[in-house]
Amino acid sequence: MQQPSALHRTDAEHALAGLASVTGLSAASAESLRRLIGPIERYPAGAVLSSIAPAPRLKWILSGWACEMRVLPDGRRQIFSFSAPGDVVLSRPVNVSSPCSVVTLTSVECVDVAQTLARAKDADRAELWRAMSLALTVAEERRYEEIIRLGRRSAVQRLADLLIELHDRLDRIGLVENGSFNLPITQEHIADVLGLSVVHVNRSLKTLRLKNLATFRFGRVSGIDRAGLEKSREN
Amino acid sequence: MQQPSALHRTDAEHALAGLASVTGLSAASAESLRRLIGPIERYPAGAVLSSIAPAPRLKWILSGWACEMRVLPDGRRQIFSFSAPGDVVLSRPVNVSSPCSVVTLTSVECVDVAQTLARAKDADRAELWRAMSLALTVAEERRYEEIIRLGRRSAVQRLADLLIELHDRLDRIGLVENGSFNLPITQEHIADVLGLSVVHVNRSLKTLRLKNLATFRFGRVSGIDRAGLEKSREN
DNA sequence: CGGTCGTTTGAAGTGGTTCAAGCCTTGTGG
DNA sequence: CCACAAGGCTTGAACCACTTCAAACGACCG
Repeated sequence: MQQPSALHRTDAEHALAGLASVTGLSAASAESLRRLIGPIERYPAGAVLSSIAPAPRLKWILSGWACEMRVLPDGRRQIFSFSAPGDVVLSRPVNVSSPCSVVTLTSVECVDVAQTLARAKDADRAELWRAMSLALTVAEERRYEEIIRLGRRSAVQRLADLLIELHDRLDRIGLVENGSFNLPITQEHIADVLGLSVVHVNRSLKTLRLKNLATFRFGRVSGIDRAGLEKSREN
Repeated sequence: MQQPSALHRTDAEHALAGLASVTGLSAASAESLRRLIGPIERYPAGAVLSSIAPAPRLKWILSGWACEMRVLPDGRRQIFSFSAPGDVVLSRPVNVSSPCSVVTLTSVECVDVAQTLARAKDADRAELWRAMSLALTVAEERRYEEIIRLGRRSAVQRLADLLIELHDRLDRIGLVENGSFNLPITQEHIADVLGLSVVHVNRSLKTLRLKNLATFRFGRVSGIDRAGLEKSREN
């Protein structure tokens, strides 16, 4: 039986693999990071990761999913990105002018980067800090792809693009099996990230399903045909 | 008669005012920066600001306009942002995987930030470097607004939002006079930043013009009704 | 076993695209 | 100084992608 306060071993391994593959972290540094992990912050689904300090804080996600989003005056939402294990997110103090909030989609385990690295040996600290910053930069550069997605692609193309992105990210951290992976979100979340209505997301998913390119159902994507998706992303 | 190699005095003043107002640069630091400016890099309209070094370089724009953009495989463009005097842009080495290139829209005068600050006194350098980095961060955070624009707003709302953004940015650097400012771009550029067709941009501009909210013609925006634009941005 | 939330489908409406043509403005050369 | 070309702006008409509204169905949860 798992102890409630112990981190599930495999969770941290996925996160470590992801950070290492994105940032080129050396095996030695990854190993020291694994031993440094803690204290683990746990959030339930639907929680806001907000920095209590006036300055933003970096958080490294060990398990679970989160998203960056903003609620508009009229109650609609725009989701900016999804964050998975191994990703670094910028948790900001809550205030009106904040560009976005980080909200958990499932229960989430993460660590505060500054706090964790503070206990590292000097030799490790610089390298680990570099890796964490780079991971954040990589996530930020995905925003260019997202703007192209919203500005220049049709509904089916946006969906194909999103599924490819998520597939590749999760594949890198070993969370894809046989072209299937868990994606614990609803069609409404997909609508909010792609700037579409839920109804149309549903219809576009059906299109992909009928073409045997991918199936999304009940929080799981299966039957991914990556090459086929790439084709229908472009036209 | 103006010497070809001399910087037009007022240009640098606008850029300095912009940097100071965005980053809270002290008057003393702004003054030292003004004396440090140089050597000035000049680009004709349509040039690509690419870093020769393998690493990206920060450039500080003194005069002229540029944009961050990417050309898609099918030849269409997505423009990510417009950059005006006082803005800091990240000039990247040209290669396939680069998220975007910086392209000039007019002739542009700028300086390399690292090169310019290298000649600063130690006391100034840290403060000036902080300001330049902050200016870049502010520009990057505008991307959240842009995603909302593309994901959740109609054509007229996008246009209103864009005009408000540009008005406020140019107002801060003293380039707005009587609700008018120069915007040396074509309707096609507007289409490419808003993810619309040129034809529809034209019709939406007409809508704003008929409502007396703003007029864009031949590279100049006039008759801005900021409050009115803000209303039509939201519904 | 009923309630709630998510998914699916249909039908009607609308906002934006595309294609095509004409016009206006600016720059160039005779 | 005028003629002409080229690029940008403007408008109309037809088409299509996506939205909205409405209703039914399915899965999961107490």
